[in-house]
Amino acid sequence: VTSSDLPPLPRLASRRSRDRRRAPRERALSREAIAKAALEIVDREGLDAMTMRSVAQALGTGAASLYAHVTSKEELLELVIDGVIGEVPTPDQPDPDRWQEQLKEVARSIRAVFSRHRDLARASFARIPLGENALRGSELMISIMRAGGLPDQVIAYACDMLPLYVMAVCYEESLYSTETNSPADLADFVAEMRTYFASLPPNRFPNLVSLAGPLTAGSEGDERFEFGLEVLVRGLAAMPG
Amino acid sequence: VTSSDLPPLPRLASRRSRDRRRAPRERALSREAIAKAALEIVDREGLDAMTMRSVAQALGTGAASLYAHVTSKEELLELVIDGVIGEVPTPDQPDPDRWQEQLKEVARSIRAVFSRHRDLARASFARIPLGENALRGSELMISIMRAGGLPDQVIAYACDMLPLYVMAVCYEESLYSTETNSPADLADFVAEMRTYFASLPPNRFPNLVSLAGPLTAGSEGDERFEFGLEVLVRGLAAMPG
DNA sequence: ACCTGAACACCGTTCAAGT
DNA sequence: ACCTGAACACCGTTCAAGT
Repeated sequence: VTSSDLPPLPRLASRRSRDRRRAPRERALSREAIAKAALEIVDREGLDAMTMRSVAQALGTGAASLYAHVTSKEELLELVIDGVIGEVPTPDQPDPDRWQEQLKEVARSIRAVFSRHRDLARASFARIPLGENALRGSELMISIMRAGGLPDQVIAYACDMLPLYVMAVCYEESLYSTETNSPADLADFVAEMRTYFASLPPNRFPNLVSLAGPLTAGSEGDERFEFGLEVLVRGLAAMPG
Repeated sequence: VTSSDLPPLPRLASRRSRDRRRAPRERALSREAIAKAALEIVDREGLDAMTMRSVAQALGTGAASLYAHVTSKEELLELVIDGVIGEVPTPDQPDPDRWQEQLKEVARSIRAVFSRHRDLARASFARIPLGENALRGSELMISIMRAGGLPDQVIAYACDMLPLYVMAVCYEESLYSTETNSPADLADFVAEMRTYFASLPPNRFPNLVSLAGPLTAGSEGDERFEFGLEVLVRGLAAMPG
C-alpha cells in the first residue's frame, strides 16, 4: 500500500525539520520505528496516552532520544497520521459515469480506516495533509471528480471539504465509543438524549421537542454518515462552474 | 442576547455535575465570573493558555478553588463555549421562501462570532452542544428548515452537519491566523503552498500539479466558506424525504 | 554521531487543613 | 460552607554529559 520504493518527495520549506537523522545503527531508533510504536499506543490506549514518554518507553528509551529523529510531538503525529492514510485502499480507475459513487466509496474507506484507530482522527484536524499518502489521496479524489467533469474550482474546494466532513464524523464517532463502552451503552446514551429533548419546555423549544426522535436517529450505524455523503455529492453536482 | 431571566433548564443526567455551588458571598467566585475570566484569556492568548491555573490566577486565587464551582476543565470549556454561542444574533422570522439564505446567514453569524475568539472553535468539536444557547441555536435552525418544508429527518441530520462544517472551518481558519501573524504572512504561506503543489512530480501527481492554483485559492476571504455553504444548502434542497 | 539522565517549566486534579 | 497550600502524577522539550 505504501510507496516506500519511490524517491522521497521534497518537503514544504516551512514544514522541514532540522535534518537531524542519520544512517541508523544496528538496532537504533528510526522515524518508522517511532511512528509504529506511537500508532500501537494510540490503537491500544487512545490518542491521549500517546506521549513522547510513553512512545519512548515502548522503545526502551527515554523521551529525549526521540528528538534525534523527530523535531516535535506534532511532527510525530503527522507521521502517524500519514501512515494511517496510507492504509486507505485505492479503488478502480475513475469512471466518468460513476464519479458520485466512487467519491463516496473513498470517503467510506477513510472512515473505515480511521474507525480502526480510536480517536486518532482528532489529531488530523486542520492539519493540511501534505504527507506522501495524503497527497496520493488528494490526487485520487481529484481524478475521480475530473472524470466526472466537475469544474476545477469546485474540485479544488471539494478536496478540502470532503475530508473535513469525513474526519469530523470520525472524530465524533470515536468520542461516542470512548464515552460508551458497549453498543448497549451507546443505545442508552441515545435514548437518554431523546428523552431529554422530548422533555424540554415546549413553549421555548417546540421544534426540538417534536423532532426528538429524528434528532437522535441514525447514531448507531451508517445512516448519519451516508446522509452527509449524499448531501455533499448532490451539492457538488449542483454547483455551477 | 442571553436568556438569564428564564427558569433554568434541566440538565442531562450524565452531564450533571455534583451540585457543589452555593449562594455566593460578597465577592466570591461564581460560575459566571470563572467563565468570563476564562474567555478573556482565550481571547487574549488562545485556547492553550486557558488553564485552570491561569484562570484562577486571573481571579486572584489558586486552581483548586475553581473546583468548588466547576467539576472539571471540560465543564468550564462547555460553559465558555455556550456563552460564545449566545453571542450569535437571532435573525428575523423564518421565511418559507428564503430558508436557504436564512440558513446561510445563521452559519455566517456563527463563523463571525467564533472568528472573534481565536481557536476556541477547536474546543467545540464533537461536543454535543446542550447548553441553553446552543439549544436555542438548534431550535432556530430547525425552524428555518421547517418553514422551508424540508423532511424531518433531513432537518435533524442537517442540524448536526451544518454546525460541524462551520466549526471545522472556524478551527481551520484560526490555525492559519495563529501560524501566520499578518495578512501578508498568510499570503506568503498560500503562495508557498501553491509553489509546492506545482513542483510535485507530474508523473505521480498530475492533478495536484495542474490544480495548484485552484487548490490554494480562496483561503484569504469568504469564498471558500461560501462555497461550502452553497454545497450544503443545495445538497439539502436536493435530498428526498 | 548518537543517545540519555536530569532538569525546567509546566499541566489537571485531589485532599487535608484552614477559616 | 467555602477556600486553599501543597502535593500527586503527570506533560513536552532542552541540554550538558556521556559513549
